[in-house]
Amino acid sequence: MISKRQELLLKLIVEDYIKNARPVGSKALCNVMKCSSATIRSEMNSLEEIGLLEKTHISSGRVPSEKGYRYYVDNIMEPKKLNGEDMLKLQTIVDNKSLIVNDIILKSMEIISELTHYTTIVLGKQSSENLVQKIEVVPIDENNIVAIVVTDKGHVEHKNIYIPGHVEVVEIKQTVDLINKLIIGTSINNVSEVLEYQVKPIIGKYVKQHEILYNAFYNAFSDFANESIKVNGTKNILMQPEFNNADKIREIISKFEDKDIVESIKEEDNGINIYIGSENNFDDDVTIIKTKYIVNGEEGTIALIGPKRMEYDRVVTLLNYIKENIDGK
Amino acid sequence: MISKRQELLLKLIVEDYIKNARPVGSKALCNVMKCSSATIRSEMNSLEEIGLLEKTHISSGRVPSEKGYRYYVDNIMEPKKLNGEDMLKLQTIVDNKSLIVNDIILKSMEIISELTHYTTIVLGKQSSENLVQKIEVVPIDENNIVAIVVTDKGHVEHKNIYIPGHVEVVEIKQTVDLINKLIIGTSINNVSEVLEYQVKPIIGKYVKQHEILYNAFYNAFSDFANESIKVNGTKNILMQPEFNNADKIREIISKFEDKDIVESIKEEDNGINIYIGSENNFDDDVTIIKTKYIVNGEEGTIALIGPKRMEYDRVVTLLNYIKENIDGK
DNA sequence: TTTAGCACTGCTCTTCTGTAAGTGCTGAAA
DNA sequence: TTTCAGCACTTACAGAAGAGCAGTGCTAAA
Repeated sequence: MISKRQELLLKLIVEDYIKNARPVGSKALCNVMKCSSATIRSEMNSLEEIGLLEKTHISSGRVPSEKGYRYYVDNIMEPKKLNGEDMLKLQTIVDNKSLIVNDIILKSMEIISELTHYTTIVLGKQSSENLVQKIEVVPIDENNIVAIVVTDKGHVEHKNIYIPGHVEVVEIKQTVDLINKLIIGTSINNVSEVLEYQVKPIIGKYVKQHEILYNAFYNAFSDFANESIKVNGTKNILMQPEFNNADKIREIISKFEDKDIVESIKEEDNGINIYIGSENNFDDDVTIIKTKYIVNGEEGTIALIGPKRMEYDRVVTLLNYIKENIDGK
Repeated sequence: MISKRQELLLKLIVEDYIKNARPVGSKALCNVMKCSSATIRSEMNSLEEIGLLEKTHISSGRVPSEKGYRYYVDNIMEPKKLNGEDMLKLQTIVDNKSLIVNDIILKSMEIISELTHYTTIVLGKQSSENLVQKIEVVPIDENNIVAIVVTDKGHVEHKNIYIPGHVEVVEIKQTVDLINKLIIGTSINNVSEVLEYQVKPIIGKYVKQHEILYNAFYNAFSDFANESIKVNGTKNILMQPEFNNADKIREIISKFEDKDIVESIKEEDNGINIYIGSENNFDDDVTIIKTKYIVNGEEGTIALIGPKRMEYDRVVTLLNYIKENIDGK
């Protein structure tokens, strides 16, 4: 348990360091703390012993440790009101009727990246609850048709289907009608099952060149993974003074370019969660704040990546704002 | 005009520097040049006077100048045969029947980025020659429908349309039928014109709630820019030793994140063109090799960005291979 | 025209030095 | 018991000085 004064000291150090990125010395805090630098030094010492503060070298000022940030986030930080400018920029996106929710999320996170100078990530994944609403087919030429699948939530997928050999347009139409009849209402990842166990057994009755057509459609519809990754403002986090060396920057860039690593940022929990340094699996030198969303048949994660020295209160408020505004839709 | 021996010297220096990224000294070339280092030094001096070589400081070895690379590329470099491994990896992509050409281009450039450790870019733009083949509409709920446009080349675009107030499904269907009748065969960037001058005047006759519907469709179809940008392997170029400082890396990353700058890489010429250092507008420290392609109603640029110290012959061969394989499709 | 030999130059790495910022400790005052 | 002025001490950082190295230009002889 730490004293009120120690808590104040920790708060001041964390906030000073977040702002200036330089170890905080005892003298700088005399005025606010209303005591001499020696007293502050001795308090700093206590906080260091508990593990909330660190030194960069034996005679340096203090820097919050991971545990220090954690304590700050859990016990000291106060919810911040959204500032006017942030609010304004986000509201124009959030209230835009002609954007689908999905685009609202993407755009908002773009804006947040600009506002905060951190990196933002949106991981989207079509939910397994999405149901097929309709399949449309448009012939392009002799051997190619475009198949389009629309789900009940308004997602659209399309695939080019290559059909070897000559097939009558009527045949294609019959196939599509048949598929449509059997497949509407199927969840998106059961499509290939329905094709195999319901369409395949009877397609021979209605369609002459059923083998070619069945195979073509089966291939086209067999994968609807449709995972999306959007990373905004990679450069932002690299501009931070803690990433002031070429190799560290390269390391981070490489991680952002690795799909698997970025995908692993996915959050399973519904709250707004903060992972400081080694608490996240991405990089020990960053903090990730993220939350899961489920919206309109799409389930995903919005995340924000910055230095551990992050404006925690502001970021949490911003993410909260987005979350509140999309969860209702 | 430079002598045969000078040309050989330049060739050796360029190729050595491309390989090792270190200024080339006179001693290192004695064996191949079959003369003493003093002779080589005097020849180097001549080449420096013409501006084909440079020193990094007064007593350093020589480095090719931009003009030196240019001379190498124009007069010395010989076409390289595709090596077995490169060939193999590309062929599996290029020959894959079930990929549409567009995906072949994207995939190939991804592979090339990995093979060469440079950065590749694909800029695509739907050609103005693309004609509307069909418009489909799928209702989602009371106030939302999905409109899908398919072009004669098999491109698919879709938009969510928000319809304020209550509108009968029949009305929507009539509108779509009307639009379909008038719009098929229109080039993609004339769609809004056709809507305004042909659909608008007569829609009132057939559709009751024509104002709401017309506006909704007009908004949805007014922009089909559909430009695509794909950047592969940003990290690759940053790993090169010439980009060994944080600020230079940040500069390059920022450029890659700026859509306008990346778009300006677009190439108008049909050949495979090489822009060394200040010859390109992207960054004086890189070389860009690029070419325009027109394929299947899409027109675009494939580009490769690396250090000026680039394996020119290999890259040209690789791009050539891609170009030859997509141009026929 | 070529080349051995030599003086010279600038880069790089290490060592050293002074300065600034900040600490811990001590003993006295409150 | 807490606070604090004063002091010795530590480290980072920047600049200067020196040694070693790689490579050059020039000269005079072959």
